[in-house]
Amino acid sequence: MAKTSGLSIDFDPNYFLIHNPPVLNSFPEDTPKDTNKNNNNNKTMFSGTTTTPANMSLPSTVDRFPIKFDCFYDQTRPSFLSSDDDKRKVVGELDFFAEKNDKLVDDADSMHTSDAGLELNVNIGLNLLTTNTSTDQSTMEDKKANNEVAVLRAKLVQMNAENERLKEMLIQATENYNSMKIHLCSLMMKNGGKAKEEDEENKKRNGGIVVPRQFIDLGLAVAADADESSPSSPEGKSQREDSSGGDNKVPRFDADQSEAAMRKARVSVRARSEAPMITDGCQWRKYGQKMAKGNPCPRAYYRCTMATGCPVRKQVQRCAEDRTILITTYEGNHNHPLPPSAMSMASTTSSAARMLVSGSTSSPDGLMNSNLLTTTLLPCSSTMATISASTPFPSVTLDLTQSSFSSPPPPYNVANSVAVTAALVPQVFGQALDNQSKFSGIQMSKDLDRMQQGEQNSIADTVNAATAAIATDPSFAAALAAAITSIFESSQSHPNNGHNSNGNVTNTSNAM
DNA sequence: CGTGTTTGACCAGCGC
DNA sequence: GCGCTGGTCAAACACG
Repeated sequence: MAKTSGLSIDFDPNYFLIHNPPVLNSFPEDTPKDTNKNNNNNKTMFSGTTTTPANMSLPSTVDRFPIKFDCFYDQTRPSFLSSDDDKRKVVGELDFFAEKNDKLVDDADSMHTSDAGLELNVNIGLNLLTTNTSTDQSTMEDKKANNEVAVLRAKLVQMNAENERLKEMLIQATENYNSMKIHLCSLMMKNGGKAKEEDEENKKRNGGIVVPRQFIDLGLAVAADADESSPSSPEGKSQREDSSGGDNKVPRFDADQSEAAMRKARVSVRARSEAPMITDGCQWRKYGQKMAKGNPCPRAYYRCTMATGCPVRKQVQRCAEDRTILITTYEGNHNHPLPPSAMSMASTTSSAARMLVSGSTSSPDGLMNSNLLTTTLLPCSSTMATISASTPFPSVTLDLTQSSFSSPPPPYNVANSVAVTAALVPQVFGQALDNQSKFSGIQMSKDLDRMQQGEQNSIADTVNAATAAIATDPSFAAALAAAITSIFESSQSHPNNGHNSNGNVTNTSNAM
């Protein structure tokens, strides 16, 4: 595994929308400077399957300028590997934005470095030409080359200016994020005791369909206590433990607690599938099955068997309200390498868990960051899924059961570009699902119905907040990177749905 | 025979 | 203390 997995996002939404390019490069094998290579690696995003220009990271015009959302945690290790380093990095989440600024500066420096390399290449070409031509021709070639160099310099100047402009955008997004964060804090303080009533409203709003409140917000844990007995909830016990804390304070953890929380962090994936179990590339051994209270569908318990002693376990259960929805809950971090097909899901879930853990352990700000992200990423939805935390064992839910989001919502800006990109995420799981499985959209959202003013927020504010959240939340970038990676990996290595290259499908599909 | 599944028993945490 | 529930264990069983 390479040491970096930078996530490059084309910042021009018009280009994104019109040309529909694969704007993300999240392949761990590709360093940021290698993104303009036409890599022949099988895991390469664009190799041989798209007409997209290969030099995605080297903009042909100043309108297209890549932004790299490098993950803030240790990229030298798979995100699903448990290590003290990982946790230590997680604790420092709040420093990420400052680091991001540094990263931008670094990128600018690297740009200059590459500039020097570009000049060097040009000079080399001149030497080769002048040795084989006459003096007049050499002069002409020199002039041409000088013109090219001048053009290149002009482009570089423009790119640097664009870089500065984007840095200013980033600063502005940070400010927007901070303001939204404060706003959300105040809202959560106000509405903490109204969760149940809003659950009813939520139910009405969804046409009578109860959206399970499986994961209770940290700040609202007490208020939501009465609702947490969701029949389909795989977190019932944890939530009972959570709610036993008793007060309405936002919990804070030290480093040890964050490590424990990370080990216990859970990521729940809700996917609409007829298959008995989603295929995530791992090998699982069933070790138990229980009838959960209030759910006629049994809950199956699996543990990872790809390595002896791997602590990762998962629970699979169908939703009581909608049995076509498969709820898979992952817990723990793999202690072994995973195949690429498994890497996608593992990275996504691990990153999602890390996002939550970082939010719940570093500070309330971090939690707000996560919630804000999921709230604002898709402003058109409010009840499709839940991403929230329950201490001390946080949980994340990725809801893949919705099928809307077929077109990007206006206005067209960075946040929507990323949102549209996030809409591709279901392909990650869709290709991992059985052929019978049917869903066409992903919407990660936050159960923010208890935010009474949530629907009153303007789209512009929401999008601004989303921009800030996306720009400042490296864990989401990691999750997004993993998801996007899996899309293209799956498209290349799994031309047929539900069939990966390492033959794990049979094992996992039959493991139910 | 090896591997994985099934299923009843067991244990721990929690609420009453 | 007792009962309930979730989670795990392990013997029995199935399958290739």
